[in-house]
Amino acid sequence: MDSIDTRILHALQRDSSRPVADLANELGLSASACHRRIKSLEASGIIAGYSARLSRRKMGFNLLVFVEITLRSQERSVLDGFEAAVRAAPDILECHLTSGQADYTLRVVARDMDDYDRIHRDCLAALPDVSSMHTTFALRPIKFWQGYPVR
Amino acid sequence: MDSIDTRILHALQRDSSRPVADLANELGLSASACHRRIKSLEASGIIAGYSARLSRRKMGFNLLVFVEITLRSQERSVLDGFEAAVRAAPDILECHLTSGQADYTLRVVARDMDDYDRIHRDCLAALPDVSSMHTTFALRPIKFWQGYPVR
DNA sequence: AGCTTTGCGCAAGATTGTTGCGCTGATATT
DNA sequence: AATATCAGCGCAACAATCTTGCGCAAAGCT
Repeated sequence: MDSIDTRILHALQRDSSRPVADLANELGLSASACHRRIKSLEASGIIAGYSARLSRRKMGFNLLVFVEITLRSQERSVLDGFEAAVRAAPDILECHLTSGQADYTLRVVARDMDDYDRIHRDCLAALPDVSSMHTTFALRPIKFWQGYPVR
Repeated sequence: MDSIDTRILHALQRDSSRPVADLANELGLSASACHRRIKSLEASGIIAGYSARLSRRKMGFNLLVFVEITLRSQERSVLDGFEAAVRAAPDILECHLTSGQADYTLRVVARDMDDYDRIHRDCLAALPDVSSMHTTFALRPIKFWQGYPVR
């Protein structure tokens, strides 16, 4: 992991669709050398995969919501049951066990308030052993996810 | 945007590196038809781009932190100044203006507690007009981001 | 029915990814 | 100091994939 690898990671996080030769010559490297470095980063697992980034707005998801959930108990079986339900719910995009007041922090998107109401009723309120729920709406994106820092 | 487009989006969010021909024949389509659909989704902006997904752990970022920040005032100039500072800070991965107690919610990663201490001092505490800060650590990932739902 | 539009598959050609080979420079070994 | 070993590079050929023009067929419209 030298400074060239770093620059490769930086570039590929931003745009993985451009030809290796392009990237290579931006780095003052031959295409084959660059290609082999990329393959090696993939093999090591640092590059976990490649994805298409979709536009949330163009997809019609106008609402981004963070939901904090506290459970009724901390028994292992309760946590396991809750987590399994979360993983099975397609409307829950992301979930972390967290420190602080709440137990879990979730990320959810919805088309509009009606849609969020549906998700709230059918998905969130259906999760097992929830004691309390705290909802935060994202009003405006200030800075979008653009990958991890790679100095 | 029919059901074929939907399945294309679903597949490309998971893995955008496989040959179009593969995907095409999974969908019972010719490679050229599939290719043209993809290009059209790109042109419409629904597909915003392609990225490499990096492994947070393999990158050495053992800490994932959510930070809620409240500002001293709601004057336009204060908000603007704060937001500009956030955008300029490489350690802040994501930031949203949010409803609720706090004004902003940030996402940050760090290598370890020492590193987080550095970020806290040099980056977060250096943001202008912060009145209060509330930190939440992610203890364990329950569900990872895997793209938007595309029924 | 006739016309237009849309989306398809086929196939050729252009682009990009992939790999064997030999070279060089750095480091280790005697 | 001389030699051996190794990692990483560029070149060039080859393979895989992308891209596009063309003709066809089904669906919508007048």
